[in-house]
Amino acid sequence: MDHYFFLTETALFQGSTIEEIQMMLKCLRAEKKRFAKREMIYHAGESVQSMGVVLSGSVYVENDDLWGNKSVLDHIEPGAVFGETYACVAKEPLMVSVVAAETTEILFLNMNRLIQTCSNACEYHNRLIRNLLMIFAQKNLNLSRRIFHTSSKSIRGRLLSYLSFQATCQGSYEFTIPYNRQQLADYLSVDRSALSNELSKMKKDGLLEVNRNYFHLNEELFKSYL
Amino acid sequence: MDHYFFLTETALFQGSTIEEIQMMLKCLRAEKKRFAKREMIYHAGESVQSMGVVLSGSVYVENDDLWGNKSVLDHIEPGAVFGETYACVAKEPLMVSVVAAETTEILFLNMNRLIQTCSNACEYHNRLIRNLLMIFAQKNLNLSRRIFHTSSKSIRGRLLSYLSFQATCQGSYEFTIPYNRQQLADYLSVDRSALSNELSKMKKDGLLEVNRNYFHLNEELFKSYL
DNA sequence: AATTGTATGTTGTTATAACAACAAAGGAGC
DNA sequence: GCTCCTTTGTTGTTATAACAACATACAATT
Repeated sequence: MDHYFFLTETALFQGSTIEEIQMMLKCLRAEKKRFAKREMIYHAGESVQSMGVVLSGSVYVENDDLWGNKSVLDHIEPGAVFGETYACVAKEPLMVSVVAAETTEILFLNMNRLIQTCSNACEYHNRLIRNLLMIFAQKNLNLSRRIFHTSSKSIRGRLLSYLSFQATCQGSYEFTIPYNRQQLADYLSVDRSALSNELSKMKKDGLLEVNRNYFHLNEELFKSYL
Repeated sequence: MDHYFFLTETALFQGSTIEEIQMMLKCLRAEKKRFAKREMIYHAGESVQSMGVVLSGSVYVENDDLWGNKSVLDHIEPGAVFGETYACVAKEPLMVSVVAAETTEILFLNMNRLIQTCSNACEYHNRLIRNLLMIFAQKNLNLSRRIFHTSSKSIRGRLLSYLSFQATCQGSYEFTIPYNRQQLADYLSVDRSALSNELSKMKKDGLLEVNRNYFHLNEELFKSYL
């Protein structure tokens, strides 16, 4: 395991030294596993006791809905975690599946071990829990934000909400978004072609310029929508 | 402050004795405040450092959207908390407002004090943080679930998703839900009258019986939708 | 440069949700 | 019982999103 340095830079382990992390992982009896592309890591419906830390590669969190449609809910990159919620509420069956997007190494941490301060009362443990708390808060915020952006009933409303947030967030009316059309459509829960269409209309109305994932909002007009 | 016993039964303080809670509150320099009905507790746009515990009364978490529509996102009852996410990510301005639904007493806990293990290294503190972690996990799950139930593009799809979850959850095809029509419509992000209408159609199709917030699903037909 | 595949934009049709306005039912208080 | 108020259901109209099918643009590979 030569991932210790890498881990010092993750949200979960930040603030700990390599030595501390080594101790913690031993104490938590962390397990590393490797997955091939498309391999299922967690199946919707099962329940889990461990959270995963992506060491290399990446995974999709996806929702295989009742009618066979798949939609990607999240893409977890190295250093980030998944399954933390379900590992905390262990009785709860997963609503989503986790699949390796490519060849991927995952570090599994048992949540029970993580949550209860260990018998040897290692101090680092508490930092870990506090870090986890911040990760939860951040995920929470992201979920709330998505609900917020999808609460308007029109596609334009959703776009206005999402795009003005991006502008605020990135501190400029010119920015790129981390989604392609299909992903943006999924995020906003709308049809892709309808989304493209609405963007065209907004262009015609002079609200914005678009090229692929690059956007340039018309400050004046956007503000008039407040 | 005669709320100590009450607090032993809350998700946040459970597992602690009255004496421990007294010590913690002192250590955290908790502050109690009283609000009149309709009084604003947190304003959308501001940022906060404290989370609130509802001691008595109750509060609404609401979303005053850009066009003046209000919609209730959550109703927090005694023992439950609000603002924990924003208090953790202190730089983040609130997307929502919190308003007293009636005469309400709130206990405010400063998140910084809560998160850093205090200098006198009180043991109870760690339990508090672990409890908070579970609260976060639960909120997370609720948010995910709502996203899940609103991901279908038809009203019927959303209802099927929500109602089958309720049935599973309550362990019966007969159950009541904690929302009236308007609240359910808000939760599913659809128009109330359209929702009523769709429920009628589902009745005609023999999918269910409804009366106000009481539902009886037709097991056979519901399953065929899987 | 040619080829294949994927992403995006466009259009027309259809389904359906929003909206508005009203009717009916339920509940609280007198 | 009656009045007032809130909640729920109904209907018809309109707006709009989904859908399907195709065209175009872009990217990667050979």
